[in-house]
Amino acid sequence: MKLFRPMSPEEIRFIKGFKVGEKYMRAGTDVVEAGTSTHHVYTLYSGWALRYDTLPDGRKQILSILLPGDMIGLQAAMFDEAQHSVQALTDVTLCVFLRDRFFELYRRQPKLGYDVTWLAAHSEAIVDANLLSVGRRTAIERMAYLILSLHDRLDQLGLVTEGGMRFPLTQQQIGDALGLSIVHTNKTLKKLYQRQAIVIRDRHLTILDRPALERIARYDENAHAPRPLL
Amino acid sequence: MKLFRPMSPEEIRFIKGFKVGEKYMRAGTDVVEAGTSTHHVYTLYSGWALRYDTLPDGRKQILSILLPGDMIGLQAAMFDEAQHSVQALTDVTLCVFLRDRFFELYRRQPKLGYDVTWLAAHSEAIVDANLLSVGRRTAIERMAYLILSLHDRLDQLGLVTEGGMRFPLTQQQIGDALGLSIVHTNKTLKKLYQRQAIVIRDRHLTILDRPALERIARYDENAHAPRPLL
DNA sequence: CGCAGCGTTGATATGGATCAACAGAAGTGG
DNA sequence: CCACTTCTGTTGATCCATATCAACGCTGCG
Repeated sequence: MKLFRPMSPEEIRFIKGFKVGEKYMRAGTDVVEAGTSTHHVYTLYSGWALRYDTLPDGRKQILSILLPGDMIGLQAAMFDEAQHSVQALTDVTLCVFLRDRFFELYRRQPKLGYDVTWLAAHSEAIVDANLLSVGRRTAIERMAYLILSLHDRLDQLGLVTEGGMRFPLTQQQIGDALGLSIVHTNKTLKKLYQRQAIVIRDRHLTILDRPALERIARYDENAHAPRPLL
Repeated sequence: MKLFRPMSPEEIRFIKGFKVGEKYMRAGTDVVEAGTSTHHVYTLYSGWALRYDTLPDGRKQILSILLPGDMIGLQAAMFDEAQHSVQALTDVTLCVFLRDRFFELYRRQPKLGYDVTWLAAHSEAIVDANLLSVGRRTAIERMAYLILSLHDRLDQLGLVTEGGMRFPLTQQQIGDALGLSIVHTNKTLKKLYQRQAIVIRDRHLTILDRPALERIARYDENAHAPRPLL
């Protein structure tokens, strides 16, 4: 399956000119902070990031997990003020674009503007799926779904190897993504170990029994269209 | 706050040419069906619609509630296949656009392409908020949040009057939006009646005690104020 | 008249939260 | 080097928010 749509040399040249630099950030640092505005829009070049929001009393919900190729800060760019935060989960490399020049992209390279809309729609589809999970799946179903969906996204990026996939999430973060307490997250994970469905060791996860996971999660593996590269 | 950005006569002319018609649909009918593809993209001109997804065993989650001005079918247009369904909640009027001509809009009227991205980002922000609610708020908090957010969206559209706002959702649908059972939805609503926070009569809802609702929901616009330096 | 959809309510069951404690690993400062 | 803290994971006990079950009433409608 093709991952990125092919681009014309002109488009590639335009993107190169549009990009103002790269930024390297350490795990745990904030890329975008809710309630603030920024002059930059980013593309996640390598590493993982977390999009999350919190209630005033500190309850936290991870909205989606960002992987290489995902955009960061589009909402902040569109609405002047970020409504949620983005945090580097691992060390991270970002491609940096200037927000002020963002509209230029639509004017000069309409296809790329279209691609941005595609990415926004794709990002929403992921949140949609998470909402279905958190709203209607049980804890173990959510867990299985999370693992499968991450696995398949990473697989499309060529980031799944023999030894499985990188899995840098703490159990606290898994809980915050699934709307569960940390204790219950731990106990739910344990069930998946005991069923020999997965192994986590050394911040790496291997799926041992994919059919079992799919059954648990009610996972419909649906084809994903090739994404634009930005 | 201005609701719509001003458009040039040329843009308006373009949109009129781009639009291929209007469509009226009765409450309860499907506008978009998950797993199918369509040649149309819509704008909701009047009425309410529900975006929802289901698990194979029938559990249902409403992803967002669509109000006048919202787009319908953007994901379906971008990915060839709709990943969720959209149903008319009330009788509905749609503006119909041709999917095949969608890209033309980016080429000929980049500002409008930009606007589509804006709408997509806006739509995602709403789902984000719902996910935070369903993942981390209690039943009564979710209910209060739902009411406040709908109220404020309708207010911006000028659809809130003396008598409050139209409220065509059944309790089943409220439950499906909040990730609750119908019984618990009923009992939670009752609590809001008893606290004299709201009244629902005749498919219309009036907010009696907004501060109470805001307190319950942690509907706090300052949630993301700059935090103390440590 | 009977039926279907919607709302209501009490009784009971349970999934997951909360509380409490502990263990290992990794850093940190003396 | 050790003492100490912090972060992460683990586990058992108990509690509670919400699900499920089971009725019943109302309304509109064919």
